Amino acid sequence: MGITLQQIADLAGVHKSTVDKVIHNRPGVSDAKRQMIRKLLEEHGYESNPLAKALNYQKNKFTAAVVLPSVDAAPALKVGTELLQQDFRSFNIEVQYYEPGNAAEEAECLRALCGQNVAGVVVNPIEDHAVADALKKLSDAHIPVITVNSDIDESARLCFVGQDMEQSGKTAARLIGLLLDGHGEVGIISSRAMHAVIQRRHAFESYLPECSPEVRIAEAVDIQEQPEYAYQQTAALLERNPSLHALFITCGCVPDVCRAVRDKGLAGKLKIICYERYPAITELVESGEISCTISGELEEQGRLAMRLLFEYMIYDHIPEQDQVYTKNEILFRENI
Amino acid sequence: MGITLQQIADLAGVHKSTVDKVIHNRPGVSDAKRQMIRKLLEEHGYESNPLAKALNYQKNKFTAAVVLPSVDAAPALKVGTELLQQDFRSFNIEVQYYEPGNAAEEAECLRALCGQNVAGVVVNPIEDHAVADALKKLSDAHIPVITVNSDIDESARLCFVGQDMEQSGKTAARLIGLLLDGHGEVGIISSRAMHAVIQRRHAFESYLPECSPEVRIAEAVDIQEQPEYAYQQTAALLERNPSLHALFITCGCVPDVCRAVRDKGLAGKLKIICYERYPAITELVESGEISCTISGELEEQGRLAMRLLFEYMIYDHIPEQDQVYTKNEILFRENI
DNA sequence: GTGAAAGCGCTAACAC
DNA sequence: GTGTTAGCGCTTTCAC
Repeated sequence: MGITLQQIADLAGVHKSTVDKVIHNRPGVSDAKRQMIRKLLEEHGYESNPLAKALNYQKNKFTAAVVLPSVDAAPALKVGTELLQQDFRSFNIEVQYYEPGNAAEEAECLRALCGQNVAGVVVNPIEDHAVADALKKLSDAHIPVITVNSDIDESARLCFVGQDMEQSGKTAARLIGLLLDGHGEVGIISSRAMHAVIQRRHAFESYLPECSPEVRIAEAVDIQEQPEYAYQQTAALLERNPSLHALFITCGCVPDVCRAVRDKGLAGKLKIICYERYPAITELVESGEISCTISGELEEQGRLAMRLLFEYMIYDHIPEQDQVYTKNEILFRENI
Repeated sequence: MGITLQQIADLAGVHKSTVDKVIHNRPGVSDAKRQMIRKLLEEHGYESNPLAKALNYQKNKFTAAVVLPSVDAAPALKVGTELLQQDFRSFNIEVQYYEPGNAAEEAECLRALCGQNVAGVVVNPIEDHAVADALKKLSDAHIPVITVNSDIDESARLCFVGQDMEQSGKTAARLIGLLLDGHGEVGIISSRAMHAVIQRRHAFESYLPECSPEVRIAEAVDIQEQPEYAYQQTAALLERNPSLHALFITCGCVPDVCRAVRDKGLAGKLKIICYERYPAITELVESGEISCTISGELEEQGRLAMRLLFEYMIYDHIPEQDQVYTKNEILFRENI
């Protein structure tokens, strides 16, 4: 164990409460003593004992906020954060959950947190200017922020936890090659709504020729993350390209795309690769309509993000990396 | 927060130290009071506050032992346990690591732990009678044991953390089917040394016909987990079966098997699937000699095992499941 | 057999 | 400005 507050006080010849004030930058200490105590703390590498601190904080509270807009990823992310809370339950940190419905609500929610006495925030930010602004406000208020699943503005957060899009696109290319035994035509279902999806698609397109030179991209359509539109665009794509062997879905609306495939009588014949592991997707993998899905480990993302925040809150531990990637897990029906 | 020891004492009209004695089954309390206090504790669902307890234990110690025999899996398992220790570092539990070289040493090591004042053990047990005996001794001494990576005797441990062998075998069958585009001949490199490996192979063999009926198993050889023997057996297998398309390695000695393949001029031509993710295997996947490996997430296993033990030591929390499985992760060079 | 008291390291309210 | 005091919940020692 390191040096204690009491020991520092003894060395300085003052009372421990004086040292406490210095540590917390509270008034009520002469400048001379303050200087001297600061030096001692520095020299001896004083670190507060989180146990003692937490024991104390049991009457007061220590709260964190988790902001997860209601998109597909929200439930899994939430589960992850809850799992980690278990490990730190002794420190009885209260965690407030918020589930804004859209970008405006999310920005509003984040702005509101500036006022409340919150010790830190985990947020899955929607890519929007208002949200970015609100994040900047939080960091101005010295409230630490961890972004999860999607990122927004590097300066306004402590760390980002998410998927490596480059890797996720390449992995898809490898799998398409395998599923088609190295040759055939693939259609891409994509969307331009999110930066991450664009990155992923780009990685796929640039790696495919290297990985499977005889697989040809027939066509790519943009579904704008709209369920009905996704259905129509997929149906149209299938009509225009009757010789397609596979579909690569880079974005959401997977069930709608699959419905279109089914309605064209191609379920199980067309190989489909998609992302994530929402319950609806799991079902489609198990039924064989989707060959395989690449999961970004959302639970793990939630867990890591929550951990980084707690580490900061409890131990003043600043994340070593600016961004942390989770694995790209390949799931077939056999190992889903 | 739940009810405190002091509150129970007040209710019982006794001093808190008396309650403490009852809780820890120490002598020095009349039977009448003991009964009464026990009832109160029960009724109010008293749970000790781990924070206060730990704060106290800072001068004394609280130690756990991790016993990882020096097999390939050891380093990754160790890393996992260390990661989890980070999360619980506040409770400053001392963890002693032991690395026995063989079954006899492991048994000896476990027996020795019975005497030392150890609060719990995480162990990767070698399948051996002496080890099983030693584990039974530990559980007789009321020392909780978590087995990790391989299991041994259900009665003598709190929980087992490891891979789902059924799933790992089936996943391999699926991948072989994909790699061979549904038809061809596969050779099996296996070993009868471990129960788990046999299970895995069996799952593969019984699922393959269902999954890829046109893939034929040409031959299976037993390499007895001996590097040199593995090389020879593989070479012989390749000579006897010149038409082989793939190799399925169910066990260890992967680098030696690959060396034999390389020496026959088949590196990269023969598709190879194996297990785990040791550095040597990672290299072979990256170089393209191994098509893909199925990882049992050894780090995660170590982490989970350590967590289950700490949960028990700190919170008296008994694992809900008798065995916990980690994922079977599919790794190609793109996502390794 | 029972209770009183001190102490783990830190925080907060209140005297001086 | 500075020090005193009490208290978070539990363990341990020692006196009665």
